[in-house]
Amino acid sequence: MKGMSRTQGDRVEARARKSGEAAESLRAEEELAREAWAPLFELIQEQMRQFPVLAAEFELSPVQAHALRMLGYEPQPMSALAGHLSCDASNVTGLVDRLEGRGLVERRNAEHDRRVKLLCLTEAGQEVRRRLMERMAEPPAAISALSSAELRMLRDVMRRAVEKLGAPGGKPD
Amino acid sequence: MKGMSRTQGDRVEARARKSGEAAESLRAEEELAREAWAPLFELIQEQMRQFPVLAAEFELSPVQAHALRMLGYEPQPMSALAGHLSCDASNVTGLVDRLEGRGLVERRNAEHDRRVKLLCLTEAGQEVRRRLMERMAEPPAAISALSSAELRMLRDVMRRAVEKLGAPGGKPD
DNA sequence: TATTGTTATACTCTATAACTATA
DNA sequence: TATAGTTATAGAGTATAACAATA
Repeated sequence: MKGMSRTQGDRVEARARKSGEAAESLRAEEELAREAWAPLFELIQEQMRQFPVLAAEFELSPVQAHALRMLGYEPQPMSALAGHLSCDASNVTGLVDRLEGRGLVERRNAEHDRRVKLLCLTEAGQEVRRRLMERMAEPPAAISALSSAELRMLRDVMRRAVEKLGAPGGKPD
Repeated sequence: MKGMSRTQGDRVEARARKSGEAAESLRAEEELAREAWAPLFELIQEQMRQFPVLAAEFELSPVQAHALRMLGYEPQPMSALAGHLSCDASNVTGLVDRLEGRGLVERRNAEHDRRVKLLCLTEAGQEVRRRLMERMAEPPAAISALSSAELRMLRDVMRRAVEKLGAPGGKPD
């Protein structure tokens, strides 16, 4: 079912360009994107599986780890954190309660709007976050086993990819 | 507390004694791997954030989607699914209860060991899984916006990377 | 005795809806 | 009236421990 070698896709594309068949070339490129995405997705699935374990190294749930990561910049309202986590604002109350209970986060009143509470990391929170980020920056074995040339290509291509990711809907807040 | 990074230091030092250039080259390659990993990790975080939305398109929780994906091959015991999901076996009972309640999965008794229950997808389950897998195969905008040359490089490098991922601890079951 | 799956319990994450205090 | 955050409630995911049936 899937044994077809796809290096021949290159030839198809070249032929399509020459004969001006844009539609065929487009399909070939879509197929190419799928082929590139497939192994990437496998790695992502593996990382999704491992992330709870990584967070647990710091006695954090996956969501707590994600939240800590997002709170590393300037103080932000609860609602902003809810946006980052793609969850309802009501959940952030309990989440922040627990982080605050552990002394990692503080609620501060915003002076421009007394409804708003700004979330800041405590010193302890900053320290945990620093170690967490350092740990997350460690590449998995699958990546670090690549050659220097492969790593350079991967880095350059992925940097271009995530540039495009930041562009369309992305307000960094 | 004082001997914390001793083993690592010893390795670096030993290499440095052999050849200072080799140690420096090693650090450079580690740094390169980190640089390649960083944008990859950003994409992974974004996909982790989006996965619940994708699963919800099929009225599945993230874990249910993951389980359905894992049950696409031959019938397997509950314990195997627990392994795939990296969770305790006790959780699989409720998870399978819900999937079975929706008619997507069946429990079957294994004849070789009457303690074991084998999980199989129903026809409805196979259909949902097929559509789910098709949806997951769609590359995100950040990837499909890359050029053909970039896609080819990405595909080839990532294929080599996940080959190495399958090798070390990987029993596919 | 050891293992497979279940049940009981507790905690976290998540959504919806109703509420408060501001604006 | 609308918005930011809270509370109440319900369902799902997760771990631990105790248990039944089977090996």
